[in-house]
Amino acid sequence: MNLWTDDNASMMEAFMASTDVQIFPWTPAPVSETHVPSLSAAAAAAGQECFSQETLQQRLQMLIEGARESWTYAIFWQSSVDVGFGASILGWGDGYYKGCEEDKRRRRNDPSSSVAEQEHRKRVLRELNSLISGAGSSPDSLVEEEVTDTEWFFLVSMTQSFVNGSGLPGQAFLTGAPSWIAGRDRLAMAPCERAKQAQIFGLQSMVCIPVESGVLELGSTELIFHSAEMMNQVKILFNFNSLEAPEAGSWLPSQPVTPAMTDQGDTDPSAMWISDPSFIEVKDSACPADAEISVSKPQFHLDNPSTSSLTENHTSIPPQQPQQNPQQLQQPPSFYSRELNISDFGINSAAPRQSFKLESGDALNFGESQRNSSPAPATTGFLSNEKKRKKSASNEEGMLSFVSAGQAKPLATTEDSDHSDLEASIREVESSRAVEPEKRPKKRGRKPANGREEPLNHVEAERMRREKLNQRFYALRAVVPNVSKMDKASLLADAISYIKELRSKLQTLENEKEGLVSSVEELKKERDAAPVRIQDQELKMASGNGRCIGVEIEVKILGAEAMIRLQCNKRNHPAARLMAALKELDLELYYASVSAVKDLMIQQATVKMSGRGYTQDQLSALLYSRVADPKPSVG
Amino acid sequence: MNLWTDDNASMMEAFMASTDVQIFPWTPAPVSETHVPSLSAAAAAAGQECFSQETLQQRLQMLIEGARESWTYAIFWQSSVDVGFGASILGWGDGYYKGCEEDKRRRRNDPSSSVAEQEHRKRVLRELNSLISGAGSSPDSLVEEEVTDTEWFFLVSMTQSFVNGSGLPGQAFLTGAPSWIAGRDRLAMAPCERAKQAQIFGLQSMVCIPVESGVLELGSTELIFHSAEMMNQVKILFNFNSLEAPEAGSWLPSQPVTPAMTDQGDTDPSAMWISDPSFIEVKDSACPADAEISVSKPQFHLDNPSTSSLTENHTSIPPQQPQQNPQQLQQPPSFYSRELNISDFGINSAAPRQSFKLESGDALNFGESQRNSSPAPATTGFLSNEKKRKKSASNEEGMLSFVSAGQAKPLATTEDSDHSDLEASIREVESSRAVEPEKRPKKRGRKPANGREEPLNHVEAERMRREKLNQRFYALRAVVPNVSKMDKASLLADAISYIKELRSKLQTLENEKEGLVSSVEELKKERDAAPVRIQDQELKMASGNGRCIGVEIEVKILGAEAMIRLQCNKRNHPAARLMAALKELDLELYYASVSAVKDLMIQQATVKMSGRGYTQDQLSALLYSRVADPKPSVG
DNA sequence: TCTGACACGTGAGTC
DNA sequence: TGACTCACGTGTCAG
Repeated sequence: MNLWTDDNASMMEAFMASTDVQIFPWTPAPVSETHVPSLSAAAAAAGQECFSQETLQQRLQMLIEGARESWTYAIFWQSSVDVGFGASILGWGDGYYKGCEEDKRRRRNDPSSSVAEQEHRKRVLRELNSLISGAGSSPDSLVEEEVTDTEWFFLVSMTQSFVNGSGLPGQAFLTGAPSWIAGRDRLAMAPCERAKQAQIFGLQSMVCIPVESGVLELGSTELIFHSAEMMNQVKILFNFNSLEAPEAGSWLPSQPVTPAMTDQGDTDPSAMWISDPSFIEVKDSACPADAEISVSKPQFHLDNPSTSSLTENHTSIPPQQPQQNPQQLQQPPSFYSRELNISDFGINSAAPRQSFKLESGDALNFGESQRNSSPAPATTGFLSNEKKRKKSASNEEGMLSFVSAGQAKPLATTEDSDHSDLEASIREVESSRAVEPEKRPKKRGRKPANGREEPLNHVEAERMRREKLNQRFYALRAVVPNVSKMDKASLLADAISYIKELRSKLQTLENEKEGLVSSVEELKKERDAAPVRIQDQELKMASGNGRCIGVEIEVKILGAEAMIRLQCNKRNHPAARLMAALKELDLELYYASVSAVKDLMIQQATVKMSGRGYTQDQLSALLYSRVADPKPSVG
Repeated sequence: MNLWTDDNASMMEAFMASTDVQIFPWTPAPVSETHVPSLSAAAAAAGQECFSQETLQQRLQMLIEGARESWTYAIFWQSSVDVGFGASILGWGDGYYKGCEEDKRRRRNDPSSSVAEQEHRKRVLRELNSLISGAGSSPDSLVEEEVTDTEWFFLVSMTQSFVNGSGLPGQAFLTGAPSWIAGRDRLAMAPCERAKQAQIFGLQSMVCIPVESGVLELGSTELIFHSAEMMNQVKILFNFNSLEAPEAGSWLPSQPVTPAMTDQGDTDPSAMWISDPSFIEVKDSACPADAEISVSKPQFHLDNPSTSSLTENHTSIPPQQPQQNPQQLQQPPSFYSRELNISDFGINSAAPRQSFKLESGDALNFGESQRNSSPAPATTGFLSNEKKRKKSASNEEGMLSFVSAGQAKPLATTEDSDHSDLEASIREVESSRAVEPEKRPKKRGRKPANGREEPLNHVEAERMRREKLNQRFYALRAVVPNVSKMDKASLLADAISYIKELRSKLQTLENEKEGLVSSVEELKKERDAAPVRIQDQELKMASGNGRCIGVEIEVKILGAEAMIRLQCNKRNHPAARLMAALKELDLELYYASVSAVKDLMIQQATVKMSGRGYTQDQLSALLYSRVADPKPSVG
């Protein structure tokens, strides 16, 4: 896995080389002896900087607005806990949103979220903050101390995703190969839980593009095929030195270990995702049946043992047997307390290892305070928590979940022991093909105390359906501004009124546009053959005006006829103006003569007032206002 | 209730006077001995015509589009089964839509919708058709024979609403007083089930305006206060003779019995709804507790005894005790087979009664064929059908329901007998205050075989919530075009993409508008100081053109100077055109003379080509294209 | 204590 | 047949 030999990859290298860094799965109760990986510290030590929140937001905005395609969300996975998000966030924004709400509700009266636990969290978050903001915690640090479970999960799972390579973003980061998956089927087939989830929740396209400072993930509910233009855009926007020195070719590690991956980002989208062989190997060995199951029963994915394998495989694999990972699920204590040593990643690295210390001084420890405060061991929180099972599972995947995250509710419910059995049977089913043969006498686990066994799938499917629907709700919530209440019905109502508002705005704009177009056309016509009407109020207006220097008008009216003499500078075609004025005033021309001598022009005309009669002053004023040079020569 | 003394009301009078007309509640299985009221027949006999479907649609469109306010739906309750609907329908359109879908589903494999029943329906509908289209059924009649349950319900409940005065539309029709209810609380407090439902389903405003030919009902999710302008608009748009003879004052019955109502349509919106005292009396006597309950427990409304009272009260009340109407709920057979005699309405009428015969010859009978074909009596279809209870109830109200209509599914499920008990207990609870003392030994009915009794209300409330949510879904479906699939998730997805589409369109339009605005400004500037460029292609274009009769141009070029002679008709100020052309072509004028003799005008000019040089032909062509009369005098 | 909101499991219907 | 949608009753949580 020697992928990071050039400078661009040194940050990750450094990170992987740091033995301080350990992986920890997301669990309701923090586990012991796990450390927050100090990516930004590593990055800083390697001479890299991270994008600031604003920079990220700005660039994501630029990217999405500039894209011809319509992306549903954009996330930049930066190699720190600093996370930016773009203009239109669906996946994360909603899960985040929803999760936060759920967190708030839960934490308000969940006895298990004890004071000690919260204290512990605060401490960890302070550390995170100090990591994010460099040395020492700045007052305006990104991560609030009163962080919700969702944020907590997010902070943790993010870094995890990079480290263990689960999900496309992490894998893209590890391999340096961009992946572009277009089409629901492809998403479903992708060897990536995240992609499968994306498919389940209605996305059709998912893209992960590694750049030097992180991974850009784009998702869309529409079918968007590979676009070199977009890749280029990303390349330009998400390199640090791109604005200073927009170096075209430096955005991918120059010598990836697996050459097959190097150009796949620019080839056929169908072949876009090719996993690192070694990675796949580990994955497959962990759960060889995964792929088949996932095709026939996609709803199993969320609970799939492969999930757990993702958190474990890349760590101290040699001393354990990777093939028996699912067994680990049956032995939660060891699973959760395992320390996952990232340094194994760097084994094949040709780059020199570097080790880092956290700026805050010491590694972050979960658990010491937690062990005391938590009413039950973390393991119980996992397997006995039937109702939140799926969501916990998705969290365990160690990646940013499409479903609402942060469903912690750790150890509250120990009732419904029969349901626990049910639960166990489900797990049995899921892991039956890989291991645990002694617990599989029946074909599909025992019945749910009711009757037949088919409701098992039914329940699962229904869960999925609900989740999907909720996801859509969150998506809707994301696109509708000013959602007054959290309530679904109100959301719908707001969406409806928003649509109506948009439509009426559109209508208004269209009308305006129409008016403008017609006025433009009129103006153009007018410009071609400038006919202007005479307004009566102009009469009064014009008669009050003072005279310009250099323009002399003399009008003599004799009955219905008038003699006009005009003397002015010959610039700007005063003859045309006089004639236009005569036309405008509907004065029929009998005779006219124009003579230019040097700069002076003298015009003389005899006209008949066929329409209406003017007084001499009126006619003079009207002519003056029309003839007077709009840009007087002297002033 | 003598409200209909003038010609405008004669139609209703006639209808009410017709003893043939009977009220029938909407039930899953058609009931016996009920007749379809022939409103259009009565109207035709009284010399009135009904709006045609297209007319209605067109006028509703005009009304809604012309309104400054944003109405969520518009329904015109016409005094026939002919129904029009407007631009933006929420309440009915969706219920209709949904109902049709449900109907289709149900009828496809519901054994209870037997062939005989369908045959019977077809017969009834043929009769309806013949009533609608006057005498004899026209081939393009409005009501399809393959009518769905929803349409069926609609046809029936509509007329019913007018007759029994339930709901604002019917009451408005009966009393002739418009009602304008703005505000959720007011809707909830209104003595009208329909308004309450409207409130529950998120509407904030509801308006019923009687006009001579029916009642216009408007509803909005927004808060819209009384607008005299709108009332006027309705007044103008929905009178038959309004287009021929827009008589301002003739749209309301001239002598309503209760003078208090006459002007309430134009006064304070808060006092807009004042019921006919006699009507209220009947209502109150039927369910005196209704109002109180409705405030504290709005979810009771749907099952409320008042519901049934609405279908019954105005009929042959004297022989029965109105106060015991809820008992009727316990005696469904009598409830359903009761014949409600509309003629009682006309008792106090000062106008001469008229009686009509249906053009189709005989009254429409429900039930004869039905009794045989239906596997169970109609009464069973009501009380034993627990699951659809609420919807049936809302249908019983005899008004256009806000909830999805047409939930027929008559007698299919007789399982879940314990649930029937539960159901009965619910009914007990609901009617406990009024009657049925022998069935009330316990405080709140017996437990639902589970444990406590509180889930009773809970169930009800949950039902309401679901219904509300669904209503929003339907509303959303109504505003989102091209909803691909019926499925909720897809609907949400479509809505989301629609919103995005709208937004992008808006953005595009805004950009375009901006561009147009700037171009307009530029053009205006250009017009003011008209420096026009000469287009090269115009040169070629113009040089190839033929000459108009009556225009002669002679150009002689001598070095940088040119002599121009132009001879043409003097109409339309050719001098102005020539001078403008000289200006446009940037030819500096040395000398010019214009002389008009009779219709001919001769112009002579000497110019200097300061900018660029033209050949004689070129200059001639350019001048010609500019000078030639846009409307040539001869041709 | 009671009242909305939500998710869940479940039965049932549809394609 | 199975995949999928839906509505319902219920438990639970928040205010």
